[in-house]
Amino acid sequence: MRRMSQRDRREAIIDAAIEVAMENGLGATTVRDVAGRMGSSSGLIHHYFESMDLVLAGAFRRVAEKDLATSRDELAVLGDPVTQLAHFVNTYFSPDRDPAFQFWLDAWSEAGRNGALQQASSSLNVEWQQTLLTIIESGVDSGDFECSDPFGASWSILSLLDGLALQIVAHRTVLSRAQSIVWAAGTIERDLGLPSGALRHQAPVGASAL
Amino acid sequence: MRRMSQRDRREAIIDAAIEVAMENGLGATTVRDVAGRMGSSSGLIHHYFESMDLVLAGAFRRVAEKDLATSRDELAVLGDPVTQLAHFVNTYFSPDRDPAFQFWLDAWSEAGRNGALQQASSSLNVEWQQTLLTIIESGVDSGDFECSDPFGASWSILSLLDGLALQIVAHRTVLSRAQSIVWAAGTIERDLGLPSGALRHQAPVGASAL
DNA sequence: TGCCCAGTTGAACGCGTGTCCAACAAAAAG
DNA sequence: CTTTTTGTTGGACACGCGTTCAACTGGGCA
Repeated sequence: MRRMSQRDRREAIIDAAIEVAMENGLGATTVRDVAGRMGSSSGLIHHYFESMDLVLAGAFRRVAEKDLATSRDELAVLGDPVTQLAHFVNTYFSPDRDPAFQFWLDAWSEAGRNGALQQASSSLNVEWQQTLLTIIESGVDSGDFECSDPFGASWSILSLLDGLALQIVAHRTVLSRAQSIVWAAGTIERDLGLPSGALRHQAPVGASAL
Repeated sequence: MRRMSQRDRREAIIDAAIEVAMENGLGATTVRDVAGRMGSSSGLIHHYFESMDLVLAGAFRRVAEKDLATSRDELAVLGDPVTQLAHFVNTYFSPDRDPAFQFWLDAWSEAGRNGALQQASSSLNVEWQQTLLTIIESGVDSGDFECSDPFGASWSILSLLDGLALQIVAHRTVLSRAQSIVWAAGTIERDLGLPSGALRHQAPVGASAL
C-alpha cells in the first residue's frame, strides 16, 4: 500500500468509510470493509483512530458538513431572503441528498448509543437551524417576512422539512417529492406571513423534483 | 420452561424482544438476549420465527400499534376536534413516549435494509397520519378549522411533530419539550386557521411537560 | 550507501452473532 | 398404561466483529 502522511491517511480512511456506509449503512460499516475499500490492511485503521465509533462519527461529520457547505454556497449567491428560502425548500427533498439524508437517519438512531455521533449530529443539526435562522432574520429585517419568533420558526421549519424528508427516504413511495414541496411551502408561507405561492414561483434549480 | 400454545409463545417472544430492545435498541437485540429474558433456550426463537429480522419487525409493530391505540383511546373520549388536536399536540413529546419514539428512529434508519421493518414502519406511519386526518376533517366539518387540503395538512403536522420529537429524543438537550409544544401549536394553529393559543389553552393531561 | 523510523501488515485473540438440528420431556391421544 | 405428538433444549457450526501487536517494509536523512 502506498504510504501517506498522517493527514492524508486519515482523510483516506474517512473517504473509504463513507463509501462503505453509503452502501451498507453507518451501523453496518466494519473495520475490514473500510480497509478493503482502501486496499489496505485492517490494522491500519486502528493506527489512526482509537475506535471504530470515531471513524463512523468522522464519516457522518464529513458527509453532513459537505452537504451543509454546498447548501450554504448555493444560498450565498441568491439575493433576497424570499428567493433564498424558496431555494431551501425546493431543493431540500432532491434525490441528490438522499444518501446524505440516510446518514442523518442512521445518526439520529445511533445517537443514543454512540456519544461521538450524538455530538456530531446535534451540532450539525444546530448549524442547519442557524442557516435557516439567518435567512429568516434577514427576511424580517427586510420586511419580507412577518415573524415574532425567528428562532422558533427556524426550528419548526427545519423539523417540518426533516419530518417530510424522513418519509421520502425511509419509506420511498409513501410521499412524493413534489407534493412534499408544495405542502412544506404552504405551511412555511403561513408561518412567515408570505402570500400563498411565494415560495413556489420558481422551479427548483438543477433538481428533478419528482 | 413452561410449555405454551403457539399463539402464547409467539407473544412471549415478542414481549421479551421489546423489553430487550427498550434497553439496547432494535439493532442490538440478539437471539440469546431475547431467550435469556424469556428464561428459555435460544433455539426456541427460531422454532417460531424464520429469522431474527422478523422478530424485530414484530417487536416494532407491537410497540407502535400499542402506542397508536393508546393515543386513539385517549382521543375517543374527547369531544370536539379542537380539544382532540390540542391533546394530540400537548402529549406528542411526553417522556412516556420516548422509548417508543426511539423504536421509530431505529425503524426509519433500518427501513432501507429490512423489508419487513419498512412495511411495518410505513403502514403504521400512515395510520398516525390518518388519525390526524380524521381529526382535521371533523374540525373542518364543524367549522372549527379552516383548511383546503386536510390530507396535506395531516402529513405536514405529523412531519412537524416527528421532526421536533426526533431532536428531543436523539439529541436530548437541544430542544425542550415545553418549547417544542409551543412552537408546534403555533404553526398548526396558523395552518388550520385557529386563533393563536387555541391549542394551548389546557395543560397536558397526565404528562410532565418539561 | 546505509541506517532509522514512520507507515503498514496480517495473523491472532476473545467474544458475539444468526442459524441449525438431533435429542429430550411433557402433554395429549389411543 | 402405552404411544404419538409437540414444545423445548443446548450445543455445534461457520462466520464476523473490534482490537492488539510483533514483525515487516520503504522513503528520506545522515
